Amino acid sequence: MSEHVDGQIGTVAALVRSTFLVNAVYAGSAREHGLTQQQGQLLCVLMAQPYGMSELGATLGLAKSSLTGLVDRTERNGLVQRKPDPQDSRAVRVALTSRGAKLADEFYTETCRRIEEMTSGFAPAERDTLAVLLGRIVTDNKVPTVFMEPDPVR
Amino acid sequence: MSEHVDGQIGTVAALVRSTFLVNAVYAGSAREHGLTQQQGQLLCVLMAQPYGMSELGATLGLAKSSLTGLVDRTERNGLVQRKPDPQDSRAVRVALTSRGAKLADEFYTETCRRIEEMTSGFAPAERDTLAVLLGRIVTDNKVPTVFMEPDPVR
DNA sequence: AGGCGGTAGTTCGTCCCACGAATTTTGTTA
DNA sequence: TAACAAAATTCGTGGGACGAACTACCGCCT
Repeated sequence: MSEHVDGQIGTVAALVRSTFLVNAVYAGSAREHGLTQQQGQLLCVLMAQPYGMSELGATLGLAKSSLTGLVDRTERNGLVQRKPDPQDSRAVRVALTSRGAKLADEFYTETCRRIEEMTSGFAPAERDTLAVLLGRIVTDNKVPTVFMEPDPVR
Repeated sequence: MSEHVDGQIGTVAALVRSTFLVNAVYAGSAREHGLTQQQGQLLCVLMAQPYGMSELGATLGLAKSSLTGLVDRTERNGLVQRKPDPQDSRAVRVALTSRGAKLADEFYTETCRRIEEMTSGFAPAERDTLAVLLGRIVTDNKVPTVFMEPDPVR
């Protein structure tokens, strides 16, 4: 709860407020692509590969029943598709349709652009420092990979 | 979109993923206090002072009609109260009830604790650096004050 | 084989959230 | 005072989240 006397914001407040900011940017970008935030997230996760419902639930932090609805709606919009799992006839593999893949790509790219723009006033070294510190928070606290790395090639 | 070769996460991904993390922590804390995330936010904003509906809408980034519902539900739970504005009989001032103030305090404190805990592996200087960088993002991008400073006394 | 416990997903009912359009009431101003 | 603007609410629609109950299937164990 420590707070310094000068005009500086505290760490906690900085985290919370930047969170709201990123959230708003993400939601705005989704909206402009005709997506809800959740649907946008779903598309981003599926960009990497198809997933089963349970895996998706774990990744997105949603209950099974919540996911059924989300996939239903996204499927109804033609962005995603349920396919039977050849190994296990109980299971389902959710994958992007071609329209979904295209939209996911556009959404992802544009969202990255906007978020990167938030640090437009930063020097490269500062951007790097920020990435390192936030990266530690993320790894220290075990966040599931909900947003792909910008350049997953390596 | 720049990505370095080593195991380091990119700035954009770091921002997005830490955002999800903070969000989850916030929502979890709210949940355990019997609140939704939105209601928790409302309480936190009102900790500082009562607000009119329009101001609240602007602060929280919500449409007027969305706010009516949120305040309705929170009022129904006895945490918040609409009082007529003495200056303007169209307007309404939303304020915490005593129960609401108590709960807001508990929620706020506990939430801060948990978020601070996310940086438990940080040296003080690192925590400070993080605060400065995120603080710049926040001020550069004009976020409304949606989460009070940890120590508003001064 | 046959049975049985666990797993994958869906359905259902409930509540919360967000929005726009239309409406009411009140203040303001020309 | 008549017109206009502002503060809220209402209403209808759709998305989102959850838990509990349910179906279908897998694998295993005897």
